[in-house]
Amino acid sequence: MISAQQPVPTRPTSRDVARAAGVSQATVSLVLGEKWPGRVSETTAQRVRDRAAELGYRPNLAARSLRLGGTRTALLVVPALTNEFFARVYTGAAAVAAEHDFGVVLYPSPDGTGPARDPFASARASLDGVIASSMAADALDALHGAELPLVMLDSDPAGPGPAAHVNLDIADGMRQVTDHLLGLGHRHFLHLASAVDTWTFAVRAEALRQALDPVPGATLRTVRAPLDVRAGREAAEQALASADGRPTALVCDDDVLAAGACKAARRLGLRVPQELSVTGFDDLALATALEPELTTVRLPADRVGERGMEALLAVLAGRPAEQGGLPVQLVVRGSTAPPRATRS
Amino acid sequence: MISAQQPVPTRPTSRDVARAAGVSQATVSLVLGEKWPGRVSETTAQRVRDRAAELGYRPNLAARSLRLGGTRTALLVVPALTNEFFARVYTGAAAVAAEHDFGVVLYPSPDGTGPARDPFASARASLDGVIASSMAADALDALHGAELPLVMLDSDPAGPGPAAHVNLDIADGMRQVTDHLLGLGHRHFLHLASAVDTWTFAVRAEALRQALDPVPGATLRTVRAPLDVRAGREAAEQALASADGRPTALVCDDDVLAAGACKAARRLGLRVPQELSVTGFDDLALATALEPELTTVRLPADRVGERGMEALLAVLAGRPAEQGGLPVQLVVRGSTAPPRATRS
DNA sequence: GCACCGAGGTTTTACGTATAACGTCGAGGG
DNA sequence: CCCTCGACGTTATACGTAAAACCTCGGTGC
Repeated sequence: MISAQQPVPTRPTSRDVARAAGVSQATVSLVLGEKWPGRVSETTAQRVRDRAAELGYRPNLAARSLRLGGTRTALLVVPALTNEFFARVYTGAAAVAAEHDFGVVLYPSPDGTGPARDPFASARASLDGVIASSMAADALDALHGAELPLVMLDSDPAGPGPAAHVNLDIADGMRQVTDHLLGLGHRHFLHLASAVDTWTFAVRAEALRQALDPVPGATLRTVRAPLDVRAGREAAEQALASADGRPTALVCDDDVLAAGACKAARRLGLRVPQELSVTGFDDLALATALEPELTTVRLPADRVGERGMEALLAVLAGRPAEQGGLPVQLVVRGSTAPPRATRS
Repeated sequence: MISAQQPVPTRPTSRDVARAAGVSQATVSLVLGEKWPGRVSETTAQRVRDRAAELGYRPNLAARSLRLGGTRTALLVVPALTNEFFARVYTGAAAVAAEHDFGVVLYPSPDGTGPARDPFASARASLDGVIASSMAADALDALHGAELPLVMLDSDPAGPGPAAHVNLDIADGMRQVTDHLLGLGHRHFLHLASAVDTWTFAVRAEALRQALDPVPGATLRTVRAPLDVRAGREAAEQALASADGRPTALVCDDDVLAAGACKAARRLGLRVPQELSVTGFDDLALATALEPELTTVRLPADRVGERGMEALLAVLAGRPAEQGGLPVQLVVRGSTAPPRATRS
């Protein structure tokens, strides 16, 4: 018995298209590549295109990458998928990438638990470059090791390794927060800071300190917490419960911590904003889901992604990447108000 | 002047390793492939491995894919990155994938705005299969067109096209919700439903209807809203404001809508849960960020991802995929309570 | 009449890998 | 002593594409 011929539905190649159109494979490549206008007569070109469409031809990306030595693919390394900020960064990066026929693949840095896998193995595609958040700390070593063009987001411009940087003007954001709160009359501050130790948070702390330093009578305490609601609540609850020098303004490193802080306040019977003003950072959807809605700093996440991709493309083309921080904007909502009364 | 030789840092190939180790390229492949134990003597193998490590050799994935005709890469199509549920699906899928030396690449279906780009072009890698959420509606056509193994998540098992299905026992979840609320004494329900028209939401509506149908005196109204906090608030506010037959229980299709509903209640002066019980679906982080915390249905998102990847691997291996819905679990928190008083 | 040219193809090659097919050599059995 | 065989490598090839290099041929300038 003759073994049945497997009807394996293998995808058509450029050679199949060539055969169908009665031309050579090279001609197909010439036509579909669209890089050599006038190289092939329009009638032949049209015939090739028709046959390609009929057969449902799609170029084999692996073969193309192998030939071209590049993949037109960038890896975006983010600290966590859940993070809405980075979802918007991705959107911006993908938009710019698409304009240049690039793709963007995500690598969510694993969250502590489990072994930190190799971002490149995971991405599966050979990559042309990497855009990485400084918050994805565990993946950073591997990134510097690989000799790929690297763009760092929101990280210390003086950091190690050669890399382009795209930064937000975080310090200015914190200044806007303090200006707002000081203007309302607040003098006693609690800083609910991130326990994650990265540049972007260090800048917040420094800016806050510098803003309050020259203000007579101003006080500042700091507590740190991991970046989730529960941890934020616990840290804030503990800090606020200690009666000594109760602050009137609680400045949080991001909206998630602020959400935790609001819960803490409620549990302690402190009304926001009457007895405690709370501010966040990021302007996530969460900020308007809370009651009262959160006064926070809006970060242009999509612009970060756009600039990141632009910087990567610049590096790949051997051009210098654009410098300069991206502006941020305080959004005043219901979680801040003048302090009810000055204390003794 | 002679043009300076470009010191292009081209990555080492298996041939470079071979040269360094004094063997042929084939031997390098044999050693590093680890598929032919005993094929190469241990001393030679060790020498090859040492040189490979020194040179920092990494196999070119494009070449490997071209040779092997597969990429060991799956595409996970999700409706939106921000969605925490799908972030956990990804985690589960990636974990199972890693065990089988597979990678997972994400394609966030663009959110209406902008042209729906081609998921495959975007992914950039040739793909071996696709796992797709039914909520990523705009990408589905392209998926069925491509002749790739397809696993659908939370979609109609009787849907079009050949595909394996991984479903949650949504109907049972909704039954648990209604049992809970009926047990508390509620009889007048408002269903805040998703305006997105997919199987998973249709099942919720149907299960809710079936559960209330046999209950004497039970009433059910339905309003629909897009899946974001603001839309949920607006829809709920409008529905609750109309005085006629005010419900005591508000059943929401997911936690995000529930968050909107809570805001609506607050603005209308209805206290949750005393005057209005609210339930969600998904058990997102948001559920415990709200005050009171949300009674909701916990969905095993990571299991969905795991089963999805397992199903895809099964299909690729020609095995049948495991059937059966995944169990879900009601989590009772502070947003539900007995209705204050029965009405006329 | 012939060298030249451009238009419109074709042939050929290279990308880096995995593996089938093929040596080669020393040991061992008859 | 010859044949076989296993152990250990090597050579050759194919994957699908892009593009450089190369043909072919009719028209053109002189």
